[in-house]
Amino acid sequence: MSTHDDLRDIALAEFAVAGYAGTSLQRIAEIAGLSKSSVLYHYDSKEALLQAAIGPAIDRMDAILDSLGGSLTDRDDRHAFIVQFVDFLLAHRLEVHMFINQGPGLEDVPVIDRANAMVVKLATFFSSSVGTVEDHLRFGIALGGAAYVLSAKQDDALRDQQFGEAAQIEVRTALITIVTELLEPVSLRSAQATT
Amino acid sequence: MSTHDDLRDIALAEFAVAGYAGTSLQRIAEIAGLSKSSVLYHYDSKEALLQAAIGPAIDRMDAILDSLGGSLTDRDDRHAFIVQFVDFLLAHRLEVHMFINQGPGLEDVPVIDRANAMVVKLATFFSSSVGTVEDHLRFGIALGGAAYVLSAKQDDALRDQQFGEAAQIEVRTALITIVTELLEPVSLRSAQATT
DNA sequence: ACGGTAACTGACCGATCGGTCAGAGGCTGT
DNA sequence: ACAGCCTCTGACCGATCGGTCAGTTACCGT
Repeated sequence: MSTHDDLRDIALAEFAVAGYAGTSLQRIAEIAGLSKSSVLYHYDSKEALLQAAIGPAIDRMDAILDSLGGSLTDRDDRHAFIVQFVDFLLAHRLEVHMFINQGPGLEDVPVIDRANAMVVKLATFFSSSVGTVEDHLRFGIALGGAAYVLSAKQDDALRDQQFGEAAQIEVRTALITIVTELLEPVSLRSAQATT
Repeated sequence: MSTHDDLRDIALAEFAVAGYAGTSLQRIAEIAGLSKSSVLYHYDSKEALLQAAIGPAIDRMDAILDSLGGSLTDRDDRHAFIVQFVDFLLAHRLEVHMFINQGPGLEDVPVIDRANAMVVKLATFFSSSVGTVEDHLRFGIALGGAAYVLSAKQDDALRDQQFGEAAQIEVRTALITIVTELLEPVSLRSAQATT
């Protein structure tokens, strides 16, 4: 992999764990084995590094949302979208974790505005106008919860590299189950026993 | 409220939205209408401010966990605990959001170590030794998702102050429903239709 | 062999960081 | 009136921040 891409990956990992403000160019340079000047040779600024780190993820989510027509009332369409959504989360867990948790507070950064707009757009697919409070909460928990648990499992995942592939499939399957359960609208939900 | 408490509340709000590293003492001082020196008069250091901000929440969660015996196999015990858990989240959403998302990356800070230890302790109550991957994910999503959605709804909550009390009850009820659904162990779950 | 370019570096800049310190102002009990 | 304490402040400190710039390598096609 090129130095350029290395820096982007390192920056993304550090931004996700230590925060954008909490990550210095010096630290990124040290991890990459370069000087701070070299980092600024490959990217014009720290903000450009942020854009390179999370931009592709936003592009992909935008593409997924654009490929969809209106709202997801059909059950099969919904399931297909949830699969796409989970795969997106698995592929871009660090990016999602980043702009979910640091989106507010990083205003005036163009790429962050795009990310926030994308989240809003995403939310409308699930809880369009008629959404109840509970439906709003369900969507938020699915999004924020999945982003959290996938970035928190990062350490475990690296440690359990030997199980890599099998474990990844298991996580994916479980995630689809849980997210489907969470996002299933009340109208499609079977009657529950009162507690 | 005293200046001392004001500073703690301001710091907590800023830490939660901008991150610990991203919040300067200067900014806290400006919001409080004081000088930076005054902030350091009330608290010995920035770290002391962090401890004052999230310490009480950790104490409360520790107390809740200590009041429980072993694992939560009984259904009623489980429900009672979930209610306590949700009320804890509602009362301390900013603190939880903080050490959920900034816990890693803020190592070597004593109060953060306590917070991380508490989260681990909390996790054992739900997915003790035999926990499947899906159960681990369910717990993580419930915790991280609830923390996210409650801190994200902060703006809305302030804007909808007129509905304050009624909306709060609705959120609490919905949260209990969702968290219960998420944390219900497989053994107690009714059969699901295969998708 | 030589010119150009991509990759990289150390020195340096102003700004801001967390933190120290001596002291000013006000309020209290004696 | 005085002493003591609580609150607060500006000046200052070394360190680090993001970023600029001139210059050094190494490799390339000609």
